[in-house]
Amino acid sequence: MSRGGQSYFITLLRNPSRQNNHSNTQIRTLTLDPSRGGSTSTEPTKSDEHHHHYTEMAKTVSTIIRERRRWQQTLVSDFPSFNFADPLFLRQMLTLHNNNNKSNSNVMFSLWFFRWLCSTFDYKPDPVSLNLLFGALLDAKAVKAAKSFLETNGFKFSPEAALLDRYVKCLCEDGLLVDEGIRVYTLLKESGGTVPSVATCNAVLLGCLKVRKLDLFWELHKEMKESELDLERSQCLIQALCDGGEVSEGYELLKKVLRQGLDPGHGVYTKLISGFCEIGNYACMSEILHTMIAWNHLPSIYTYQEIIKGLCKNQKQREAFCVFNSLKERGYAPDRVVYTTMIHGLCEMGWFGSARKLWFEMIEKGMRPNEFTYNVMIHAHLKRGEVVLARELYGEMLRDGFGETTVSCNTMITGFCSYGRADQALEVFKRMSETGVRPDAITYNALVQGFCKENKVEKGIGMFKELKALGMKPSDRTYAALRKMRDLKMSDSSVAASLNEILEAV
DNA sequence: CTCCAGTTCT
Repeated sequence: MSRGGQSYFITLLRNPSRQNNHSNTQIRTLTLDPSRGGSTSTEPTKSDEHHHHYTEMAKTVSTIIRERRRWQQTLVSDFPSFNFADPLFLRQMLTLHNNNNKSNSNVMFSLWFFRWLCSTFDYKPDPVSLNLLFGALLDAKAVKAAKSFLETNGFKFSPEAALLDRYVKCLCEDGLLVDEGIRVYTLLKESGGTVPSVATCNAVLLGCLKVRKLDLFWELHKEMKESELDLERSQCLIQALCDGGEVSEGYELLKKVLRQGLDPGHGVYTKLISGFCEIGNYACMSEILHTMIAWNHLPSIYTYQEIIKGLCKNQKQREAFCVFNSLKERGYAPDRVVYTTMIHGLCEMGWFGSARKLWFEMIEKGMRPNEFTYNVMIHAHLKRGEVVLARELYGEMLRDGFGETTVSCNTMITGFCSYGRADQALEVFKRMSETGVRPDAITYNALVQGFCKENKVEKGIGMFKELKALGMKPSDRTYAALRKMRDLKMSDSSVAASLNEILEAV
């Protein structure tokens, strides 16, 4: 961990040309931790005055950057003799912005200032400044900026090991940058020398779960052997076990953690409850519900949402509806997601009246249906053969500001196809390419089946070819529909031949 | 403190 820090001392001492007349101060106050930066001098010296001057100047510069649109010109014209390129001054800027880091916009001022230095002056950033700025970006959780900073400065700059460790952690926590986090983690590990911190390891593991790479999770976990099971690690492990369908193993781990007097937190209980509910083990579900209450975690609306979802999945919509209703009686306020889940469950069960009642109830309570809710209702209308009502609701959804999506188009297309209106479905399909909504395998499979059902073989074959050309997978039902077509069209030899060609290529 | 979840079909 200390390798990086030491090497900067060495670099600095070896390259006197890099240093200016403040070299004494620079080495004396050399610290890579920005929170401690800048104020380590103890004896009052001449450089302290300098220091004070820089503090004031940094404030002024920040204000100018914040308030002036053409701040670069302002700085040059207002302070023609000031040496902005002094590394100590940049460090002062960073210290200032770190002290009042209410948002990451402050550290962005430093970054802009830094970029301006690089492009305007013959400024060669020193490793200390680069590390400080990189660390400040991480502090401000500006991971994206940190990433591009590293990429643009990567050739002159290899961050200190502790910073890279934090960088990996931040990347993995971002959600969109998990893959990059795992990549850098692997690089670090392979380069040897540094042992990632426990917190970073846990962030990497959580990242694997976020991007649903369970195999990688277990592979990496095998290498991270810690003697003790810390709380975060147990949270990761239980979640991984649940995600992999090993809910009971997850429960065993929970019990073990609880015996050690540790409480893994609300989310872990909910995850296990959700898992048990999904496999229909309601005894364990309610056991955990009691356990979490005993540990002072009141089940949240999200906990109940998972229970309702699990019950509906297992065709226990009645029980789900009971849970839903008792929730309301007990003073919980189901949110839009819970309403959507429940409406969906009721529609699946054929209780359309109750579903409709909930639809209006949620609107009455001030929750606007969103694309999910609309889609559930539109789908239900189509299943009941109420094509006109479905179209009306579809229009209402669009007027409400929810644009068409692959899912909403698929709902309409599958609906039209199942009622012998494949040509109407095709209109929706054509509109998709105009509006840039991407069709997927569900879209094409529905259309092929729809055309086959109406004996429109050519159109069906055309859709099938398009599906294959896009590298998508035809479903079993699609093949069945095509086979049925072939058997019907035996007399028409050319059509039968082209169908045979398709079916034999499997 | 904030984030997360729910929809098409197999």
